[in-house]
Amino acid sequence: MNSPTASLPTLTTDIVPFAIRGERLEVLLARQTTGWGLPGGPVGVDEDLDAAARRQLAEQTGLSDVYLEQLYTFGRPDRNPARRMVAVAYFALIPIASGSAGVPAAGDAVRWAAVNEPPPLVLDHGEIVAVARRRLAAKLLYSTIALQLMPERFTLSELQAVHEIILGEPLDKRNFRKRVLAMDRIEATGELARHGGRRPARLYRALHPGQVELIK
Amino acid sequence: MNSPTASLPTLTTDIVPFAIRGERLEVLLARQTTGWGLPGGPVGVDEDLDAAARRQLAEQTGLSDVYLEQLYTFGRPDRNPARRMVAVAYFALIPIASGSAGVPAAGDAVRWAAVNEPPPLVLDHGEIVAVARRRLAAKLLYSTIALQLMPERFTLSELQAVHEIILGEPLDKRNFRKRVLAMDRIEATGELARHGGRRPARLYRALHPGQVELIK
DNA sequence: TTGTAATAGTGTTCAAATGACACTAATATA
DNA sequence: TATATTAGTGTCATTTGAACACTATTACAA
Repeated sequence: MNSPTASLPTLTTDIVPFAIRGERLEVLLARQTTGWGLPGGPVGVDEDLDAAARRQLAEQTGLSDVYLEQLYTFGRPDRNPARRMVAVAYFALIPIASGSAGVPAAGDAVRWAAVNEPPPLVLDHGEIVAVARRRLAAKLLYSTIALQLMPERFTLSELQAVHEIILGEPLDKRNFRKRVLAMDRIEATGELARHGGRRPARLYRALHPGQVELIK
Repeated sequence: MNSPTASLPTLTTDIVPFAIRGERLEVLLARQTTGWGLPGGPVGVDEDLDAAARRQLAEQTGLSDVYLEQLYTFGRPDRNPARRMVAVAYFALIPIASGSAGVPAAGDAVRWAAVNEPPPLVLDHGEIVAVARRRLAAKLLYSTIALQLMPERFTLSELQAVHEIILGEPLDKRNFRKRVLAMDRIEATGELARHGGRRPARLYRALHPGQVELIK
């Protein structure tokens, strides 16, 4: 085994914070000296990677207690021309209208951007967002990950809309309902959602809120 | 964004080199000062991560030109009590009886170990092997990754045995053949394998040897 | 009060994919 | 020439997935 080299790459985390806003999948960006990019930054010498991602997301966006999953580690030497940086990328899922604001009032240090028409991002952050988006879409098909984007109580129509937005295609209402109910991972609360619409919809909640489970 | 801290974690790669040997899935281990562990070591300051993994695998085991895939990045601060190390883990797939030896004659610096009855490994390398094994088994079901473990020409019975060993369960011969042929990723060469057995088997080869393709 | 607009909710039918299952073929060796 | 061993093949039943249209409940407007 080699002995460690004297000089080391800088290790960072970058977080792709996803949320459904309006009818779109959006990412929360953080202002950086050279433009807009993903929240993130250097990992402390004795800091756990997951903890570093959580800390940076909280510090830079105010978001905490969200679902976080390691995505991939990006380490091309030329990904940052200024200095060698290796980034352990994560994605975060933020529930719709989570808690009070859903979006922290971090002034003009952060902004949301649609994933479909992304602004130019610093370094390779555009690529990281693209990889995260593919992973999210793939996991929709065989896990309960979409529930991490939902509020505590939600209707089946809302859940279907989330799937449709991420997959980018319409889904059949009856087949969708059959499928998610057969999973047996959500239950009706008995309450009805009477938002301005017409017929009120039943509200559901996740049976195992924190967990993402694989299906079948 | 934070400014980089003065002190940095050491960044390494660890590689899980898988091969089918005999009737078992095995891992190639490298001798280290404190015991047996995975091949790997520090990433050079300007070295690409994939390149570092390839280099270390070659240096420590003699293996080159193998399939390599990034697995996960392990960064718990206590994973190495001696010093903070973050490891970008990869797994490698080594074809059965590849080229001349299949196993490099790196003296007693390396050894094979069965994945099912693994010896104690240094640090968290046992956990890394377990994660790699799960990923490999999962990918068998929806990709052509098993072909990376096969020699250039192989019989369908051999390919089926590889699947059975990794999945740990017997497969139906007719259904298996139907499935892999329907994938349309291998072709019969027209040759026959007449190894000591009885009836000779047709030899197949991969249509796109280097590539791992997702199925369906 | 009645009508209308809007979203919620519900089953069946057909096609495709999957999974179970048993015998014949070709060779080496005794 | 008989036997042992592995290679190779097809069908049927079940399950799964995809297509498809109408009724129910409410808010609001006429």
